[in-house]
Amino acid sequence: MFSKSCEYAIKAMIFVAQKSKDDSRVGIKEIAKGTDAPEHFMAKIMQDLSRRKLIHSVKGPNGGFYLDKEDLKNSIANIVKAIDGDVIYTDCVLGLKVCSEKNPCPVHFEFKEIKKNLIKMIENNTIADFNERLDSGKFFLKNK
Amino acid sequence: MFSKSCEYAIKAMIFVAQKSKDDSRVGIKEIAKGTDAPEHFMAKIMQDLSRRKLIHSVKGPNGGFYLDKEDLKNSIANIVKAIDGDVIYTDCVLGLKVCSEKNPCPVHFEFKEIKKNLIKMIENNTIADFNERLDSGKFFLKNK
DNA sequence: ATAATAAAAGACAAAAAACTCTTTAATTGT
DNA sequence: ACAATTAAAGAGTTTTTTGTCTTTTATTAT
Repeated sequence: MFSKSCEYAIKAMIFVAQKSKDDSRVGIKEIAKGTDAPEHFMAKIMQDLSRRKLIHSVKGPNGGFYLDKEDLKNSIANIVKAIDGDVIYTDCVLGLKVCSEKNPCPVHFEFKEIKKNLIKMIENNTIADFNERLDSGKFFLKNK
Repeated sequence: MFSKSCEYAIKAMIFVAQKSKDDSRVGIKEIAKGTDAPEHFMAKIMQDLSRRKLIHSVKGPNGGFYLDKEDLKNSIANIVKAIDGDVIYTDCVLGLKVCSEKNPCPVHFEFKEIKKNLIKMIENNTIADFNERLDSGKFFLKNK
């Protein structure tokens, strides 16, 4: 569904939201460990997220990544768009260049519905939503 | 959503359904052209589909690929499973090894719904369905 | 039987995605 | 000012996916 990078990005955003309450920052090592991602690869992804203003970072001692109030309001869709682009918004499921309402591929309308639901869902759910959810103790991010 | 191979596979199945009416067969060259796919790459995919009994083939002069009545009843899901495996059935959207009803990741239940719809759709739609649709002239497979 | 045809199979090449390592730049505390 | 810390940036490597080319095998028609 999403690229590995995108999976990591979503996990990282949620993880940082968890750990960066009251002005504390989270280092890349902690993020990588906490999300079972390769450290340097995750570092690249964090740079992307930072460049695209989805997350804040500060260098130097006690530096790291954190989310401010506005960052927390970002939807999953914003992360997906930042990392994977808008393929799920624009591309034909069969990879056809010519596929539209007027020139639909055979599966166009079926997938249109699916995509509509998917997009609605990722647009309506924010980092903050999933963050709260983890706080409840009934949801998990780790692998082992 | 699906791999390129899987996109090609679905297109090929629909294309062959179109062209193999009344016992005629379709050659790999025609399939590749008709679906804008690289010929030899498509050949590999056709071999996969053939090995997995989703399509019939005969070698030699006037040989090629065709779908019999049973083949036409295959769902899109069967093609997807044959080529991409059952990742959409089994894998966590965030790539977590541990993610289930009892140990859900934060996005588990949202994506569960999306996936349920997606799976229902690809299981309920057959090659024959999309084949008929192309016959109507209101749907298209080609790129240019 | 033989030649022509077409899929199957195998081996390879290119491109993209995933991942690693090293150096640089910014910030902080002393 | 200086050393320590930590993200940013750059330059790779590895693995997977996609795509190409060649050879083999099966079938058909002559």
